[in-house]
Amino acid sequence: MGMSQWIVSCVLMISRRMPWRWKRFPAILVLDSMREVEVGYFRMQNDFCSMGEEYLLGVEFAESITNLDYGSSEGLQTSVSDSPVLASAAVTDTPWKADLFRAMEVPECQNHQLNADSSRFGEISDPCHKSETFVEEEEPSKSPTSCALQDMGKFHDISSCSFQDILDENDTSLSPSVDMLHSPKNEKSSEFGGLTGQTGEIKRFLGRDALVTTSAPASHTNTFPTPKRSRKPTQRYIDELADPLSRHSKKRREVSSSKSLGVKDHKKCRLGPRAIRLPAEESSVKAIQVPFGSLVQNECPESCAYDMVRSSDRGNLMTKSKDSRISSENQKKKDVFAGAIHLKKRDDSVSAATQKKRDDNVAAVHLKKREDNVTAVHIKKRDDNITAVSPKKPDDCDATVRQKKRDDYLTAESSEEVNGRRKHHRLWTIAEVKKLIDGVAEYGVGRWSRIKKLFFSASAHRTSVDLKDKWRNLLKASGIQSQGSRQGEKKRNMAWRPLPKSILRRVCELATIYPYPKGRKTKIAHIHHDSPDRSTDITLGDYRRILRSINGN
DNA sequence: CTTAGGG
DNA sequence: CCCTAAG
Repeated sequence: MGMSQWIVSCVLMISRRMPWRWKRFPAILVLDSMREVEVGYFRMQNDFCSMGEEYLLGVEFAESITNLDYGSSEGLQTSVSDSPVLASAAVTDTPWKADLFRAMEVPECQNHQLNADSSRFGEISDPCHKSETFVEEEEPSKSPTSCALQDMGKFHDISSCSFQDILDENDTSLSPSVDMLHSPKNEKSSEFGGLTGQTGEIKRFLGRDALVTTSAPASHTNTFPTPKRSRKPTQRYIDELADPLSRHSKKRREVSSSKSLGVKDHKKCRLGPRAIRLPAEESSVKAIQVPFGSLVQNECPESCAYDMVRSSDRGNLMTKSKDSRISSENQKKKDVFAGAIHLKKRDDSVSAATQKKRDDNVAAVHLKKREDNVTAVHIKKRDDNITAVSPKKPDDCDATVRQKKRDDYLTAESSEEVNGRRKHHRLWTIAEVKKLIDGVAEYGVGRWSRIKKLFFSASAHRTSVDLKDKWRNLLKASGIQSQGSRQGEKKRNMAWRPLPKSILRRVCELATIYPYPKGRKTKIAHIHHDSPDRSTDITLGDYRRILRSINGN
């Protein structure tokens, strides 16, 4: 409770007192703060399901912050005042808040380091009024703040500086609040399994600062396990933060428009490595592992061994979908980074089986046409924010709510994609197999495009090549293929036992009628004349179907 | 573009 | 499933 309000107050204060700082105030920090706001707010709720509107309000706030032009502090204030949550925060009178506002009334003060810092960014360095309250901080070598600064020297991320600014302003009066902020954050960090690097990093700053500056232990501080400090972000993550593009831009999978939309020159659309500084908020969003506890797994035999990979896939999917809603330019930029994060996360997911991992990497590097279908799907940005920002450990109802909401915006295809498929792999349903068999019965083998058009028009995926491949697999599965060593084939057949007998049988029948590789044209006429002999081999229904196909053609 | 076949 | 060669 204190945390969200504290953040809000900080934002307010920044916007009022240091509007210029938004220029160099990394968006990542803003969004992270927003996430904290949300997280803090979540904790206030007893029933996670009942948050409904307020939940959205929080997100809207985050959105408005995100959309905020960095130079504008006005929009921020507007959004702040518009949000009931925040308004309540402003009205509620709590001791810590009093401290906060007292701190805000103190004339702005910065030490020399920060001044140098701001001038380094070519900004207008605001006049440094020194308050007697902060005189002691003048001494750089001894002041706790400078200690913290030195400590953070290894983080070149400017967010550290900016955040430090906030802390500087409040650090005496805000210490208790910082402590409050500190502990829950640690909790959250462990929940995220250390994957939320960005948050963790800032968290570290807070924790460090709190440790250094907090001389007067507040009573409630003891209720939280302070020693449980958040995990140090990996060097790799830090590197990626410093240069998110150079490392992964080449690996990144390009996102182009859907193949079904008629874009066929996707290979020419490959984006070169772009040296564009990405909006940092994207990183914070994408760095979060998105849990989906209650997703229905229709026909996904793959077990939880790949849950990590899949969930990261989902995250990527969602962010991409969200991006598709923004301007294409932005989309490209952000997608670059999405790919980067995606790759990183996958690399970190040690639990994935090696084979699958390899597939994923390969898939991520290549441009897959089919995947582009997903990109065309539009999702409400708000939904994405909710999903990506919401804390881990979603209750079942929480996930259900989100799933429901997303279903409103996802097409059947992509929702199926989310839960049933790994990467560009869509499992063949029994119904599809039946349709395929019917199609083959109708048109024979080889006319896959026609079969696709007539039997699979509903499903945009399943190209004619897919049909052919599936038929080939069916033949293999039904053991018709013969020719090879029977023993080996039999053994291999055991792998895909789940195929229904009826389907297997029909495949066998059709295979005898239409030998896959070639040469069935003559057979058809042949069958027609020799049907009495053949009828012993095939069922009546098959025979009728064959006749029908013949007549139809 | 479609088909066939290999990976 | 993906890619590519061939018609």
